[in-house]
Amino acid sequence: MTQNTTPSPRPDSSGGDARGPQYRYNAQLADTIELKWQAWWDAHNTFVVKNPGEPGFDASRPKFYCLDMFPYPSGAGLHVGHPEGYTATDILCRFKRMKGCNVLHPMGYDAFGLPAEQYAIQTGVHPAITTKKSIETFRRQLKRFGFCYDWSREVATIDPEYYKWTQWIFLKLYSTWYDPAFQRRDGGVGSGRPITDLVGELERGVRGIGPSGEIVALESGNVLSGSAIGIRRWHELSDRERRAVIDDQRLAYIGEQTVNWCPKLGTVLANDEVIDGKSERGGYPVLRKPLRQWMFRITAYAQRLLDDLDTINWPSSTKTIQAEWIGRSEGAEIDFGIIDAPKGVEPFLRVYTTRPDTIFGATYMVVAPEHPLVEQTLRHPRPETNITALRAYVEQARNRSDIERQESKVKTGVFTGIHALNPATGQKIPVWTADYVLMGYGTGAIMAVPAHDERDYEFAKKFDLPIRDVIYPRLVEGMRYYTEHNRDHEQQPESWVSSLADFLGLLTTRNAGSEQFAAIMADVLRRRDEGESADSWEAAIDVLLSDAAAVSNRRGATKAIWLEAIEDLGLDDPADLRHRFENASFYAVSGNAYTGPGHAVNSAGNDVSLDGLGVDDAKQRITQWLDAQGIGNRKVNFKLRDWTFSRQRYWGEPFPIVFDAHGNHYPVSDAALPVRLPELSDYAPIESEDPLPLLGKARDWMNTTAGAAGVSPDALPPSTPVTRETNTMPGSAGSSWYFLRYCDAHNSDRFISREAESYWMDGGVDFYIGGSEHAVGHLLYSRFWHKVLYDLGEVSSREPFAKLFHQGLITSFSYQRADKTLCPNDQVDEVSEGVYIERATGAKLSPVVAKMSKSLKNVVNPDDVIAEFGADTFRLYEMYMGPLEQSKPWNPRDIAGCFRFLQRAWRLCVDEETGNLRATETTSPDLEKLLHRMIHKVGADIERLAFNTAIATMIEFVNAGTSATPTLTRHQIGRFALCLAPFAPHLCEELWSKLGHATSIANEPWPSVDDSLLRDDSVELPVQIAGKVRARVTVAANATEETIRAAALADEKVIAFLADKSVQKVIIVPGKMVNIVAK
RNA sequence: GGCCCCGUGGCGAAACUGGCAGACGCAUGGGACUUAAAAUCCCUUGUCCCGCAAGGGACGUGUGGGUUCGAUUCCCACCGGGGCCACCA
Repeated sequence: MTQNTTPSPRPDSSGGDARGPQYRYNAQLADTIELKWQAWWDAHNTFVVKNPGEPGFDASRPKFYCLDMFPYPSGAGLHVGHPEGYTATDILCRFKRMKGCNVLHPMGYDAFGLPAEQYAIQTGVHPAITTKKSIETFRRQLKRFGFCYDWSREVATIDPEYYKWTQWIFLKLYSTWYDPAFQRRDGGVGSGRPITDLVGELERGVRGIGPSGEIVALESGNVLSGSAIGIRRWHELSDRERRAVIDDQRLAYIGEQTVNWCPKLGTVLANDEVIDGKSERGGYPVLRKPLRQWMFRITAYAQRLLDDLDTINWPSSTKTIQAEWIGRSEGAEIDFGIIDAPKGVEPFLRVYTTRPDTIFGATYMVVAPEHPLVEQTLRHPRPETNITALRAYVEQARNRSDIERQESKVKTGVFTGIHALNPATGQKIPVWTADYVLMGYGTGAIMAVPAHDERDYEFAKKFDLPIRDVIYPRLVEGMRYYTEHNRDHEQQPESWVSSLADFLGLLTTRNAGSEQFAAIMADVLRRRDEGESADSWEAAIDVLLSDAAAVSNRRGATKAIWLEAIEDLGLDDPADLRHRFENASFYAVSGNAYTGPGHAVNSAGNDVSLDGLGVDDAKQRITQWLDAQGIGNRKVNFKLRDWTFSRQRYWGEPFPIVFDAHGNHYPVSDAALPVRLPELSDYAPIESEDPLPLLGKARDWMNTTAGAAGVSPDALPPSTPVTRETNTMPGSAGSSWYFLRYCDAHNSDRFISREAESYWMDGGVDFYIGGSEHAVGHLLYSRFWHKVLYDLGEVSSREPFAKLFHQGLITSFSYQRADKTLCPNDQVDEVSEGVYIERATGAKLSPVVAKMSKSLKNVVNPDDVIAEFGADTFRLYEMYMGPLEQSKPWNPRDIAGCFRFLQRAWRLCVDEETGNLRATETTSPDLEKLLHRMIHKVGADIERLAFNTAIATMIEFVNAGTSATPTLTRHQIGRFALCLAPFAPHLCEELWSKLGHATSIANEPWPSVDDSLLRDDSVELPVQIAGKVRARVTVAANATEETIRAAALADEKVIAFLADKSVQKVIIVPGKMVNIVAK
């Protein structure tokens, strides 16, 4: 064990002690037993599971597909976090096998990726070599834990026989388009379809191409009228145009998009690989850069990825994270006319907004610096354009990294010199550019409504743009909004405001005071009706809020309280006052944008008026109007962006794509897969401002012919010179489908056979466990690929993972100095019980929980723990630490407790001197009863993944068995071993064989439980008097309420307690308790 | 800043649907065995108070309120810790 990982010296109960009886359960014995059974399992293929159609497959059993997130094999080997999830699934799988399931429990390695490449660069050893070595280490360690994986199904993403199919799936996506109107086989609308279908439909004239390249459906009799409104047909297009149309529809496409570019790593990164503007690996700065990259059209699946979250059993937090990442919002797209548009620019500017109801408040517009309008304006400036400033701003915005953007959220921007027309007000409004508007979302342009959007408000204040209020909240709405936002305020209270403060006091104390309230309300309403200025209203509200602390415990209930207070008045006509009160409105403007609910004001134009409508109604009305004018429509938008799939590095899957001299791309035919990763001796990244894929260094590989690359001769003549795609796929490629490959790991004809798929993947993976850090990466990408494969009929389930679970992080102890910095554990001394000092300074330190890290020297190496206690103890400890989903600190002191438990369990069953079984002929009924209860509870606890309490139950049983005479019979030892076997499989195999069995305990059925032994004949019920337990009565388990009542009231202590009281009520919960209410 | 999760002994925790708070383990103190130590086994241990003792009482699940016969559990607010997102119009 690593030194000083514990708050105190190592326990003396170390398993390494070889003294004592010859057959005592110690580290040596554990080691012997464990290695023996691991070899036995391997030799007997104990955990190899058959596929449908194979000899020995039992179709009558239900299937259980249990999946661990496969590890990324690093040079450091397993850390203690890996076996936590792996042990949990191992227990579950062993249990399910005993319960009669066909269990698929596979393991593999996610071995392509940046860390391996960087490690190789550091060490100068080729990543293929270091990765293979890491895999061997991982495999050896995993086997040493005795996990019941079916090793015959092991896969590694770097194996050409594996990535052949990764490339094949890529080509599937490449040759698929999304038809949003297609009826799916699951009844939904919208589906991925083979791109050949699209070509066929275009050729037949069922579809045409719209003005901006979009695919449109043409009714058969309507073809001519279609062409009349700018729709072109397939036969009208040149080959080049046809190719462009088709390439535009592919789910895998080359897109010119703003991507995350990391110069230091020399590659682009996906959105989930960028954390706080820095690369997830290495923490290097990431820039936004428009680049031509392979992209996946995951956005086509956004709605389905969102909707189907409802159909899967995942942690709700993970579902929420995915839903927020997908980021659906409803709003409208609106075209604003551009006045005197520059050449080459459409005469309108399209914006997206979720608040079309505020259009009358749109006093200016903003476009992203990357917006085409800006570029055109620089080329053809208007008189008011300040070219120098505009150009400088665009330059600066481009070079600003994400971190810089995030660090200073101060609004910046420049007027473009362009003006647009607000279609609702008919007013001329300026168009600005600013980097708070993002090109990647919506249309890259907004209508700015400073009165009702915080960002627009900030911008308008800074650049002195007009602010127009168009939403007033009703008094109640406003109160709630302001209370919740707890605004700052500066105004001095007006004279009459003190009456409102009184009102506040009234609300707080809730003492009637109806006359006072009525007077206040009348005063308030009079002032409103007499047209008091907005300022006085506002100030009143602000004062109210300044006393918000007094009503802090009523926050959120504000409206209810106000209304209740009105009801309490007992006025002649409270309904009228209440009505007036609710419908009073006030101005919101006070150093802030008002984004809460309310109704439209100042919103009447020549053609349309929204005045008086609530926000929702106003949205509907204005959208209808815009639609009728032909300048707007309802629109749903998503935050989700298409998935950047190219990486400019070496250690990844090559794309099965080549380019001809014109830059057209062609797929490598299936028969020519895999496209093997070429050997490279120099794979250091090229640090640059522009992407330079490393595979470009493999000249002979890159430059080839269509025939040699395996492009279909129908697409290109074999002798055509082509260059291969030199980007590689990201790490998430191989992990997006590995769970499918396990089902049929050695199939060379298909990525998975249909039989294996429909059996194992029926309803998806039954149980999937892994860390929550993959919530928006792997777990979203896998769902996307799976849905595409589903649409194409390649898989039968809509979702890959039916049930998902996240294990908690295993942390460690570290030591904190007075200044809150952490002191590495190897520089800490424990001078007395619980007192720690830093060796160098002698300063006191306090123990704290911290993440395991090399620098803190608090990393625990699983190999050391196994050497000291054995794998069974290790497994047991990690499961006993606490709830699986919780993060919990590793405390070596506690391991001894689990070790001692196994030792006692062993001693209970085996004579430590002779090694023989020490079963008794008879046993006590109590022990038998306890055994049944244990079996029942352990089974139930495994099902609900409460391994810690299952273990506690077994400890209780062993403790009871140890102190009982006679102890356990052979039959009881057998059933106890069966129960413990999922947790400590090696020890239990040994017990099982000592009982005379020649077969593995792993294939035995789970012991049965006699339900009658789970119930007691009589129960002891606590008797509470006024909520405190004062006595206990013992009654028959099936006693009626009357019997229980009589027994409770007859109890001596109860009588004594009730001596000077009278019984008001007796509450009886049969089997639970009695509560006597007395005065 | 927004959203989500979590706060129970000296420590890890248990209490599954609102019904005996602290199972089980660690650590602690005491004892048995031993020449001694280790290992092992037994007992003790939420806090405070009364009692020589047996025993008894009060308080107690981050804080303050609420609902209920009854709250670790449900509701509201606050405090503390962790996670995710963060100019998405």
